[in-house]
Amino acid sequence: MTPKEKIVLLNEVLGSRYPNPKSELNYESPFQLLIATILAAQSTDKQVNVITQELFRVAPDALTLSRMEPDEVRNLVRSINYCNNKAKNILEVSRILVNCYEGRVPETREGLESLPGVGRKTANVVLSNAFHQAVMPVDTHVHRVSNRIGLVTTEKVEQTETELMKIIPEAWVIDFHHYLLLHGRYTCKAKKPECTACPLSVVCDYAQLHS
DNA sequence: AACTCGGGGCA
DNA sequence: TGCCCAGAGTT
Repeated sequence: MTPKEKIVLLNEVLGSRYPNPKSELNYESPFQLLIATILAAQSTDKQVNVITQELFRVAPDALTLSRMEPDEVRNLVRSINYCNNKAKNILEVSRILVNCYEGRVPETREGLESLPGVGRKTANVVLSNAFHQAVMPVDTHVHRVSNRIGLVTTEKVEQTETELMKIIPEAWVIDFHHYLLLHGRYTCKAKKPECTACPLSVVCDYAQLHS
């Protein structure tokens, strides 16, 4: 089975397994998506959801956030991983948006990755979800799952991104990001993958070796 | 490429 | 207790 044929199969199987592929991150604007994604790094989605709900109630836009006191921001995000760095980063990001981008989120990779706390993965999340650009966010889950089921064969995350873009139709990249992410989080786990409960095991070489 | 950051939650 | 976790930045 070729990678492109696997994509079609995954779209059916994972689509029914994860029927609501939209991000569980709570956002109503590119700004809120950007901030929520910065906060999400190396943290659980539950932590982020709790925090963003209160954070965006207090500061729904860049201008409001930029005018908050550092201690106030720190207090709002104190229960998340790397809270001190992230509090500093999102406050600085909001000030940059206000001062350099008229309060808007930049729509280019260079603009996004120049923001503190924004790397390639976060930039790709914003570019694909908010600005509908055909880029694939690749995190550890997407990277691991893609390798195990044979969509790609590379140790390098950035190469996984380019290889996935070759075989995933542009209109599917956002859904597939969530399919592969959720599958890696709940089933195709790093430590104890549940291959016996995995609907992809029949086409997965990794599952044949680990079940 | 290797290392640091960082703390709550859960087995 | 131990071990991770929707990565990013620095050396």
